[in-house]
Parts: sequence; structure tokens; C-alpha cells
Amino acid sequence: MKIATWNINGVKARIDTVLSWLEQSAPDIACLQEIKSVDENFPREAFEALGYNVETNGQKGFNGVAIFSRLPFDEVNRGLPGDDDDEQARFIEGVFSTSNGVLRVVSLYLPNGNPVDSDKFPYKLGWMDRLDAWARERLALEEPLVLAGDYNVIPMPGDCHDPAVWEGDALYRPESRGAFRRLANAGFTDALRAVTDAPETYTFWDYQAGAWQKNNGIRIDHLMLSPEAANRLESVDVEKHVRGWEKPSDHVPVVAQMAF
DNA sequence: ATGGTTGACTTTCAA
Repeated sequence: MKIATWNINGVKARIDTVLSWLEQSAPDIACLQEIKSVDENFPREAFEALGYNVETNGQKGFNGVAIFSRLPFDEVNRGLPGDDDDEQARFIEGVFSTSNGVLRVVSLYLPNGNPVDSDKFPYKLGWMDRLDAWARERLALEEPLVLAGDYNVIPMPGDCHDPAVWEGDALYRPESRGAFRRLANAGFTDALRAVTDAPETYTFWDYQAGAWQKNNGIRIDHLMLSPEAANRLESVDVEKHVRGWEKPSDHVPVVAQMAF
């Protein structure tokens, strides 16, 4: 089974690109972020025509996450618990039945957090605290769980082209990286780092200043696996070539092959 | 070079 995460930067602008990718990469489960669409306007029929079940948690203009799955959804949970006042659509969980038992998959879009002197940075850190608390509850189930998404966190210096330029940025601040490590320390495996220590394996290149041409990228899209999921990991592919397509997203898909 | 690009959407904001 192939499980993918991809920040598509707008489903309306990216629909043809996403359809082409689904046909070529053929994930069994695709976790998408930044759909930038409300649920009522999401072009679900185009994706259903390719054989996917579609569940979304959208909002107007910004954010929004989705899960496409060849397996039917047994259960769908929208929104990260822990703050009833949080109206940003950044979290959706799907529960599936596989031939090897239950599988839980989350598509998450973690807040960017910049600028760090605004309320956006504490919102990011608070969101990470809530994710940590939610994830620890799920770990107690001892089930395969994949936390897939755009974490907006550069975990290590080797995950960016030039660490010096990221000093002080919300994606690289010690608080952000520390919260990401706490999640890992709770018992989640960074899928890519489980299979390779290769530096300069990026998942995002800014549209500006020729970042793609200069390979000035960062690794911020991650698949975090519970022990039961990590034990079924076979390989991970960062589909870098997708960044070179016409009308690309600024992120590329990260795809895990898993034994389900 | 204090810039640069893209998307959603009114006018700038978010990234």
C-alpha cells in the first residue's frame, strides 16, 4: 500500500496536476494540504472518477486538508481537539480496515508560525502541544497510525540548503524543532529518516528567487509513524520531479510504501 | 537587488 502526503497549494489551481499525479503515482491513500477550498466547492467528482473515496476539512480561502483513499472510510474525524475556539481547518483523520487490521491516517497542515513576534508563533506552538497530546492518546491504542502532512518544521540542519538563513524563522526555531522531537520521542518514526540519512532531501522549494533552480529547498513534509506502522514501512520516495512540472505546487509528494 | 512568486480574492494577506 502506498500512502502519500502532498501540500498542493490550492485545489482549484492544481486540479489537473493532482489528477495527473494520481494516475502516475497511484497512491492508495493520499493526504493533501492547503486545498484552499470549502467542502461544498471541492471538486470531489473528478477524484472519485479515478476510484477514490474523498473526505475534506476545508475553509474559505486558506488552509484545508483532505484524504483520498481507495479503501472506504470506516470513520472520519475533523479538527484537532484541544481548543474549541480554533476555527482553522488543518486536521482530518480517516480510519480504514485493511487485510492486516485497522489503519489510521491523519492529514495535517501545521501552522507556519511566522512572523515569530506575532500571535501566529504561539498559535503554532499551541497547535503542536495539542497534536502531541492527541497523538499520545492514539499511541495507547497500539494501532498502525500515520501522521502525514506539512509540519512547517525543518527538523535538522541537513534538512535545509543553508541553515544560517533560517535562524530565527518559525520553521527552524528551537521551540518548533523541540516540539517536533517531543512528538518523535513519544514513539513516532520519521519515515524518511528511517530509511536514509541523505542530506538535501527536500520537499519544498519557494516560488521566489529561483529557489528550485538553485536547489534552495527545505524538508518540512513528513510521515510520522506509530510503532505498529513503522514496522510495516518498506520504502519512502520523495517525488522531486513533480516540482519541475508545469504549474507546480511549491511542495512535492512524499510517498511511503507500506506492507498492508 | 531590502527584491523575488503564487493563490485566493478584493484589496491585501498568507506562504
